[in-house]
Amino acid sequence: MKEITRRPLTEIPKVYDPAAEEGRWYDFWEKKGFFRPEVNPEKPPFTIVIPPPNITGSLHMGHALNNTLQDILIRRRRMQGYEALWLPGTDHASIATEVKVEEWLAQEGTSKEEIGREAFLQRAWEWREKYGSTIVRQLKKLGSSCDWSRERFTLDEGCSRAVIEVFVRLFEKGLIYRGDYITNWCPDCQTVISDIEVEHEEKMGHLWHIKYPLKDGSGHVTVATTRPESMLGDTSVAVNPGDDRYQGFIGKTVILPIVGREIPIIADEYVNPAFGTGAVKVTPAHDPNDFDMGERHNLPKVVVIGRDGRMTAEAGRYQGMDRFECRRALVEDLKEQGFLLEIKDHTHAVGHCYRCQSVVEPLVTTQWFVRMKPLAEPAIEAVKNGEITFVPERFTKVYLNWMENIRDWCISRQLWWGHRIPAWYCRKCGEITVARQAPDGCAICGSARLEQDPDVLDTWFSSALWPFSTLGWPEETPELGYFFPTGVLVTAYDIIFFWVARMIFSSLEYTGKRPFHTVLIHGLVRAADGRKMSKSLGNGIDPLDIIDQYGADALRFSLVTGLTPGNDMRFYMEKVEGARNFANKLWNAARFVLMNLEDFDPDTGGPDAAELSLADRWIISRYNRVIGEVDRLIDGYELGEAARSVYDFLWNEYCDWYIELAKPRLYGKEDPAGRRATQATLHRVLEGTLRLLHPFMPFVTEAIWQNLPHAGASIMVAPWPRSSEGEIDESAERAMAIIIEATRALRNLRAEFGVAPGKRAEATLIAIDSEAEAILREQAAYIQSLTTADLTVVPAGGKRPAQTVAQITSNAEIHLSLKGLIDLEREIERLNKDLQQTEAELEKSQRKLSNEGFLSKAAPEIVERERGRATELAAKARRLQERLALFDQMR
RNA sequence: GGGCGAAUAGCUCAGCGGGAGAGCACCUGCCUUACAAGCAGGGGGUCACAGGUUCAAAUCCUGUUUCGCCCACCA
Repeated sequence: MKEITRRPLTEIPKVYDPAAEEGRWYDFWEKKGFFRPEVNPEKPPFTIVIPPPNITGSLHMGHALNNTLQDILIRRRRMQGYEALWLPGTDHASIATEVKVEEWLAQEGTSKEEIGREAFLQRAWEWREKYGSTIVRQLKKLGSSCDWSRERFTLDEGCSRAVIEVFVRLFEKGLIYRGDYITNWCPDCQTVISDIEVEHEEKMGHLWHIKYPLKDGSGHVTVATTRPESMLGDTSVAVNPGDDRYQGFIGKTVILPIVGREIPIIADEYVNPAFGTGAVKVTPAHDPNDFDMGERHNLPKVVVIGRDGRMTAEAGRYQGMDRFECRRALVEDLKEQGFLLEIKDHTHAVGHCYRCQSVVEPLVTTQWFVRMKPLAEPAIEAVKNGEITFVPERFTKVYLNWMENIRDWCISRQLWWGHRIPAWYCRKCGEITVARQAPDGCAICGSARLEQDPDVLDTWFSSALWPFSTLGWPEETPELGYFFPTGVLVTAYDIIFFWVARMIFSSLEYTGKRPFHTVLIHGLVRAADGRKMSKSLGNGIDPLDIIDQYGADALRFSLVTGLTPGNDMRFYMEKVEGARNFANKLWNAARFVLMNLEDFDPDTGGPDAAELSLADRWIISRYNRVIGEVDRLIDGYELGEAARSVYDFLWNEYCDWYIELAKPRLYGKEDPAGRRATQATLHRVLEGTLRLLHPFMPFVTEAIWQNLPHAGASIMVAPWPRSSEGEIDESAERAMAIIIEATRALRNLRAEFGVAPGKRAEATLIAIDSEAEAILREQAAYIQSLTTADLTVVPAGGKRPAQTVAQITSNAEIHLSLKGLIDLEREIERLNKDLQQTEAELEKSQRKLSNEGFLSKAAPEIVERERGRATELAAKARRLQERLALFDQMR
């Protein structure tokens, strides 16, 4: 079906206006249903699941980059004939949202504690209704071709069902357990967080040396600590069993200063004799290592710091103090009472909450954990054996290193917004029931007094299931069967552990399949000065502002050009301007083509091959090469290079040369068949290049495409271009190289010798051989039109004109007539400079060719090329010398 | 303490075994009937440093320096 909706030329503005085009094309695509693939066994599927943005978020540059990359991949696959599903959705973002809702309540003068769990959740859902889709609307402005009819939410019914299913299965398999362990407690968020949610920051601190007197009065041991306040909870002092200094101390008792508690000196291999004093105070309730030592030696746990970060009753007179306040007070007291021996500067890593940046407090709490070792093994294997590939490859190591050293995952959170843990406790007998649905009674004692665990699951527990929970798992839906496993997962390197790793082991465990075959990792978008864009620095640039001002295409293009997978990039306005200019360039090239296509009907069949001009054949050849190039680059995920490749072709070849060369043929009246052949080529190459560019710049390409004669409803469902080997024309490319070189040489002479642009010049081209002569002669009209000159082509060895300045190219001498205006000295200088350069290069080349090793070991085609090059350079040098000799005589 | 990345033109970055590239900026000339968000021409680089491998190194190897990142329970 052919559909032509061409606009009159007068309605096409000279400057491309993205604001006028983008919105309506997006609506058009959406209405036509182009974003919605079907389960169609006749066609191959290609699936990408979006990294679900938080409902609390709004689109930032990181999202813009991430989604641009996904859109490029998905649009190309769709054009290639895949059933391309880009599955969108959002994440409930447990802590982040809970904080937002609490703020909201605070504004109303109330709190979550006051209104209670149920009311709080209702408010949270309200909040989500109100703000949760902000980011979705913004993604549409970017051009994201997501299937919105399948939009999911990590807390929706289906995803929740998957979460419960997984929890129950893991529990039944013994891979989920509950227990009291030392965990990372955030006193501000009032919840435990997992190990990877703790950010370590090297900080300058102190190492306090404190004297612990022996009970028997025979002396003391000195311990070193970075957190003196924790000593209030000490229940032992440990030394290394092999440490000679302390042999006599092991088994003795010391008296804890200030507190007065009697605690034993124990021996434990963990203690490093070389660090500090070689004696460690042991606080099992407030330090992970001490906790382990406590377990080994059966030490009591004395909790001195509470969940609010304040000292407990166990802290005696420090009770109620903030932990840092207590530190100051305690140090003072120790000093006063003579227990403080020394304070040394010491840098150490302090853990901070990734959400609120508070210093994390290690506390013993009751939590749920996932036993990781058994899950990690297949996840390691799948990456090692190449089932899942990271791009760039170096992230494989990062992933494996983490997986191989993985520790159990703390999944419970002391929050309300999220998936509530499906565990019920019997108030009567204490039995724990884990079930898909609330049980009627206790399985052991039959009591109906059951209480569900108040905690919710880590947000990442549900995102880990995203690639299959969104397709209906645990149900064996047709969608799951068809679209899963997915293809490429596109994400930034900072969530490899949080998300990618967890999707991999989850998918392997529950579906038995890999979640995706490729993980495309990109970097962070930084500010122009290289710093991270952040709210606190106030240096963030809103992608929507850029879209409003320059268009989504310009934003997308500037994010993708110059991008190397895995590397950070800088965002600066000059780049956006460049991309905007490119869109405009394209727009105007299209305007030119349209202006010259008014009497052209693409349906009357392609032009006869014989009617194609050199320029036609050349641009068709180049076009086919570029298709191959772009395919190769996209297949290798080098999207930045692919974009550059189209850019260069369109601007530097199609616009700069082909359009210019097409003009004489289009304007000429004497060759209607030739004119038609050029019209056809102009149209065909532009139309095809638009399709190549469409994944990168969807809007402008559609806007233009709809104005061109076209078949089909939209460029986004038009077929992806295919490279045709048969149309690659080496001889046309060689000939064009000669034309281009000659044209440049002549333009250069004109510019350098100040021949006014409008003025008709006279030029003589002396070919180096008969082949070059033929080409120059045939194409003389082109060169004339490109240089505003009258040309005479002279065969090799022909007579040189007098009174000219010249440039020697590899295939010709280009003479510009100056008739007595020549500055002899200046010309000699110019030629000499060229000769010097040529000779230097020639010498280099000859040195290579006289190298026995080069001749015998280098690839034959390399040697051949070098020979050709040397011959060319020698000829050029000889001609330059002749020319110089001539001027010398004239002097 | 381990690991990774970056270092190439004034700036931002490609290139990653065979002739140093792009965009922006800069200089010169042009409102040439697609585009001044443009056209034509031009200048500009011991590819961080030191060794090594190779016929051949910006590119591979080793080390060094500077910057950045990630991981790690020595108090």
